[in-house]
Order: sequence, then C-alpha cells, then structure tokens
Amino acid sequence: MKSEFLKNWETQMKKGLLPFFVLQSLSTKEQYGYELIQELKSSFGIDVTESTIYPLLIRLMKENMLSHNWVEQPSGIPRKYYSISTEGKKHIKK
Amino acid sequence: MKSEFLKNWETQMKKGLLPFFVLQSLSTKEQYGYELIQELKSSFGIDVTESTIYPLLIRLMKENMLSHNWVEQPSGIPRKYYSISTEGKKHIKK
DNA sequence: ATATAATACATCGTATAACAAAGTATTATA
DNA sequence: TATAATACTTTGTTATACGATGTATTATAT
Repeated sequence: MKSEFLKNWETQMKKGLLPFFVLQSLSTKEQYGYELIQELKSSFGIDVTESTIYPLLIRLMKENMLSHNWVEQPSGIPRKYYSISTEGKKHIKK
Repeated sequence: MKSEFLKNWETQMKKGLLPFFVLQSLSTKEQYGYELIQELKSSFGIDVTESTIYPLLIRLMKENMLSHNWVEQPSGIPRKYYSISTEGKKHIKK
C-alpha cells in the first residue's frame, strides 16, 4: 500500500502538472470533462476525480486558455466540449 | 512582466517539485536552510523564500526523510545542518 | 556613530487547488 | 427493480507556497 507521504506528494504534483496535461490533451482534439478523466488515466496514467477536473476546466476557461460549447446528444445528458485557445497553445510550449 | 497565470502555475509546480529538489540537493552534501535557498536558486534556478523552506524542512523531518544537527559557528548564529536519511534516499529514485 | 544590509532561524495568516462526499439527471445492465 | 455507468456541479476539508513579521548576530555603507 502507498504511504501517506507518497500519496500526498502525488496530490501536490498534480497541482502543477494537471493544467499542462489538460492543455496538452485538448490540443490534440476537443474533449468533454468526463472523457478527459478517462483520457488522462489511459494516456498519462493519472487518476483524476470529477471534483478535480470540472473546477480545473472552469478555471482554465476564466484564464482564457479554453473555450467550450454544449453539444446535445441524441440520447442522454448533453456534453460540454472544451477546446484549447490560441492563448492556451502558447502556454504549453514550456 | 510575468502574468498572474504563470506566476501562480509556478507556485503550484513547486508544491510537487520542491521536496524532490531539496532531497536531491541534500543527497550531495549536508546543508543548512539559508544555504539551501541560495543553492536552489543557483543550481536549479528556483526562487524559494524562507517561509517556504523552513516549514518544508520541518515537514521532511517529521516524515523521516531528513535528520539535522545544530552546528555552532565561531561567530554569528548557529546553523541547523540537514542531511538526507536512508528513507529519503529511497524516495528520490522516482 | 548609525542606519542598512546580509546572515540565519521561526511563525502567522492568506490563497490556491486536489479531493471526498453528496447531489441531479439520464441510460444501460444485472 | 436495483445497480452501475455516464455526465455535470457544488460544498467542505486539507496541504502547501508565500507575504509579512519577528528575533538575533555580524558586516558594510553613510
């Protein structure tokens, strides 16, 4: 089992790395929140919860790194698709 | 001038990276707090304040990553020298 | 002589961000 | 008919960097 120290270290690492991975991931294609959670897991091996990703996306919106548009589905809940802005693209080159 | 966004991003990055850099730096030689601040600046280009480094060192002590011993100076304030523990060495291999 | 800077430690309050928990709503599966 | 999966959201807690402030000693500048 993972020590409290390592578990906490990982959490703190995410505070810096998550915005980068999200911008990186969205620079390949538009994605919605729930999809991003699975993408971050499969592509980067990062576990993220919904209460992390949704506030983060809202924050990146406020910073003008992202834009979004609701897309109605033929069935089920509509999805909020996010795409990276010109501003956002500038920031992932670091 | 650096944007608020980038300034904040850097702060969040440090929350994950600082423990690593401190352990890394202490694995080469024993160092005291004030010395570490200058070392992190010159070797890694990282700006750290005293109100960051001292609590961090205390935390790493509690986690058994470090040990320390006071060293009296021929003149001036005594220095608290930190050295990395066996436990700490294990953790920087990641 | 006297103020300022540099050295060296420490603590308090604030802001940021991940995360557990809980909630709403729809559709698929057991 | 309940449970899981999909999809979004909010509230409260916790960890940590950092500005500000404080104490104390020594060196440098005015």
